[in-house]
Amino acid sequence: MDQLLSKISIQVNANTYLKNPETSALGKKIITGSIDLLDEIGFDCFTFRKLAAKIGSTEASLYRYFESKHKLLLYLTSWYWLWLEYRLVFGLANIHAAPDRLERAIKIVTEEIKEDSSFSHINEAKLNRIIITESAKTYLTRDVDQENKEGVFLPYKQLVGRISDIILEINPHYKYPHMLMSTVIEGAHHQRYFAEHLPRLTDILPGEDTTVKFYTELVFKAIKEWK
Amino acid sequence: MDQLLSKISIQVNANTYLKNPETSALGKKIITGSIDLLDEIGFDCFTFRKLAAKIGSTEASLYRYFESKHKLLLYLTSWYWLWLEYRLVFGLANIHAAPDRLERAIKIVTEEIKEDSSFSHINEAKLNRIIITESAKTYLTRDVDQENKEGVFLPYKQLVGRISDIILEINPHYKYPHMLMSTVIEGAHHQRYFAEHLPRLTDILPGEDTTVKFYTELVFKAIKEWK
DNA sequence: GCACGAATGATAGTAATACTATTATATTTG
DNA sequence: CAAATATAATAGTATTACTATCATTCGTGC
Repeated sequence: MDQLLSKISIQVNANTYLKNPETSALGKKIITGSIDLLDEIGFDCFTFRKLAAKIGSTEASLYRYFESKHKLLLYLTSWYWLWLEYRLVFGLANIHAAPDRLERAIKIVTEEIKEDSSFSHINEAKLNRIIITESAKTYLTRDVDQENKEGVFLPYKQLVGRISDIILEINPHYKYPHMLMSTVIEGAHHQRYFAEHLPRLTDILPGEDTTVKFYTELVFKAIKEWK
Repeated sequence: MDQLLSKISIQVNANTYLKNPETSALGKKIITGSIDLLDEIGFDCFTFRKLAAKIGSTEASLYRYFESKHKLLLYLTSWYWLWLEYRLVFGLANIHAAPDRLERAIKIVTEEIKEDSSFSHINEAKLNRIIITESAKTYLTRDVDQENKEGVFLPYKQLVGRISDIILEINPHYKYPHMLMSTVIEGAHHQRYFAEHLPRLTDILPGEDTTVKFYTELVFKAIKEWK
């Protein structure tokens, strides 16, 4: 990506952190270190003690940035959704035909992220894998409602909203654009996870990106007007 | 349901438990008690200590039935999938037209369970709510592959397989029946959760069952042949 | 070059969790 | 009624998820 882009930073909702990790060297080490560690051992085995050891800091220091490992995961997922939205807006710039826009949008939210962009200190390929496995754990908790009030899920809702709008451009009578898009986004995560661990729940073929193809077809068929 | 049905019991994979909870009074109390407690406080806050207190037993006794709270959740979700499959087979008996069968199948796996059947000591309405919020946590762990080898996810795969077969009856050329059905089943859970906690991710309306309608439409449109 | 405040490190401590172990007491079964 | 088995009572351990305190280092303004 462009040099300019390394000057642009994603501003995550301040309710996810105590001290913005973007503002210090330690903060950035926490973020890159946590992405590495989460990718290695998963959220359930992840502890601040292990992270501190990995980045050569201490538990107490990490707690000055994030209230809990749950809030850190919230930060990372928020960052991810904002990053995706950014890629979406960029990827749709100057594309005018709505079906074209929709097709590109679906690709962006369902494809596997393989390349680490030079966009930031964050490794998006690793983060993508973390999101696939762990993102649902951000909202499947007792605190959803409270955290939702604090706005931490806005980036996700906004992304869904943005693509829903394209759907309504194509078919203003379609009644379930949000359901459809949240089904697609969550579904794409599940399918990639299943392909790796529970393949009998998918039909993913080696080679071409079956997930993108499947969900693209699914959406276009779903929103087509009949009769 | 019929009187006969209380004589039929669902046999869950023995790899989920140390001692079959169906075989004793305490075992049954563990199951009913854990369903109540999980429904009240959620899996993350759930502990064997709290469950023991609730049912008037001790931690050590519970550990003789289940290795961990994770295994207990596995037991409950396995039971649930087997119960759904049973309802499916029953619900499709004597229905011959494949589209009819498919429509009923989708309803069975996506509808909200509101009534506790007299089928067993298990409250299916509560269990359904638990499944919606917690079932993904059974496989989003580091141990999936090992547990998968032990066959604990077979009931889920079988259910998906069974409905996929109906899809292939209707359209033998449809390439993604498993993806479609796992997307539908997981999606229906998410949509019900979103409706309650993150409504901007859905389009669920009060009254009619939007979830069943949405996924029924989605499937029939997806598998329809074109040209 | 030094004083100041802020950030970080080092260390310790707590309550809760997820178990395991041991022994005592019921309960079932042969 | 004895033996075997299941359960209860109690205690203990390692780890987790934090909180608290104090020392040290660092950058900045003067």
